[in-house]
Amino acid sequence: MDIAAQRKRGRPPKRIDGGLETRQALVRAGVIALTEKGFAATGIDDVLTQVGVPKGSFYHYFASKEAFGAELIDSYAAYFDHKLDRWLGDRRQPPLGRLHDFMADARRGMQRHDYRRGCLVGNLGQEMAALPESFRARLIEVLLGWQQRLQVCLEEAQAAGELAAGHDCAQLAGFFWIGWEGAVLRAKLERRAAPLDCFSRGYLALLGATAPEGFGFTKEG
Amino acid sequence: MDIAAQRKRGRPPKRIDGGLETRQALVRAGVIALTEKGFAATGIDDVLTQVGVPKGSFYHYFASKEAFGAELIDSYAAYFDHKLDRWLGDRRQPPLGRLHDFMADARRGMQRHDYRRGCLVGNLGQEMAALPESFRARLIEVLLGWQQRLQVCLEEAQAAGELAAGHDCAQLAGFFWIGWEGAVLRAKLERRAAPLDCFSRGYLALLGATAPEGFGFTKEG
DNA sequence: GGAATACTAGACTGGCCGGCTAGAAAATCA
DNA sequence: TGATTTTCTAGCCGGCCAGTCTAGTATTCC
Repeated sequence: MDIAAQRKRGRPPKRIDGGLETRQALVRAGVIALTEKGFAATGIDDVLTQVGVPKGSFYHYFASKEAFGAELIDSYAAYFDHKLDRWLGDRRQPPLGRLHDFMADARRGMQRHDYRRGCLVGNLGQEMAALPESFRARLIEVLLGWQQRLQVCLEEAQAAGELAAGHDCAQLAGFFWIGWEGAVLRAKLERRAAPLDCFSRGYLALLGATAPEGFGFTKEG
Repeated sequence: MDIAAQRKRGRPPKRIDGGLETRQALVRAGVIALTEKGFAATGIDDVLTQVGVPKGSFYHYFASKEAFGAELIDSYAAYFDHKLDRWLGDRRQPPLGRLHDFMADARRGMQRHDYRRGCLVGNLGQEMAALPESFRARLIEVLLGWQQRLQVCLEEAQAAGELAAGHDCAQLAGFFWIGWEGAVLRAKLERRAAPLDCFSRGYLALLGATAPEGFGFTKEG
């Protein structure tokens, strides 16, 4: 890496950003690595060579791999929360259309990375047995936040008459993330979008949405 | 381990089973380890000490960790195929009742192991990025087999009038395993049955099943 | 009975990975 | 300007892990 070659020993020239750049680069590379390979399979050296930073620097910025991991979860959570707020909170769209758009966007995202990147939270959730126990609560909390956001969106759908009033939005929102994580996992395994599409269709059918684009779970017609 | 204490050096007395016992014990322990921790996090030594077998024996029976892993997948697949055949093929029950019973059984299974064991296929699927590429096709194949079995069951449900004729059983079967893997993952993460229940209810609601035990996704009443 | 076979015993190796520490240069201050 | 502090880096260390190797012993085959 070019950056590594130019890097000199000793304190580097002061940067305008106050040296946050290196740290941020590590976090960014770490998040990518975790979405691809999970925590255990991601070596610190992987991240380091990716960014072009030597090991000593890493332990200047982070106390341990565990602390690093915790920060990666937070960073990903913040990123994803923002993403959800943008999609699901877009008042210019009807509520169910927002959900549909979010799924389509996520689909594009996975496709763009050749289905190599999944969901950081899903990956770490599966790994929990071999992970610092402190991660568990945080991961659950993050998922709950997403669930909450979707619940609000579904309630707005009810208010707009897009969703039958009888439905339990909390349950439906919970159901979505359970299944969506499964769909992302499967899409990564199969390296194709079909699982995402299958789950999207099925979920909208469960909501009883009138299929705008051939959605719905009945044979054509 | 007692077995280890009794184990003597040298060629052991011929066993009726032709020496399959040690090998089987390794496979059994391996499968358990993979359902709990996945492939990467499972050390060969873990399995070895668990069973009380020295390393030399392991490499007598298996060419490599990869070969061992491949066999674990097959073993788990065979076990699970059998399980599905028993539940979903039980002609004494109505088709949708069988599916319900299968889910209830799986739920009991997870509970029995304190939600520490998940699905071997799901675990390895998530890990694929760091796994021998040869595993991928096999994992997909296994899931397809499960899907096939459920599809047949759903078609029988249609024939029995339990399921609306318009539903696409192949799609619905695919949807189930996508979401079910997600539910198992989430149950393992949260160490409780709620995600399994949530998905079960939702899926049966999607089928349009008349809720026999309070299932369905609408607020009570 | 001697040779081949089947399996076990467990030390050893080489590589990788998380973590650590001495040290070097910029920044700050007297 | 020179001492001191702060900030960051180079590269080593110890532990773990897959896989190897040699030795050893009971059984079977010839």
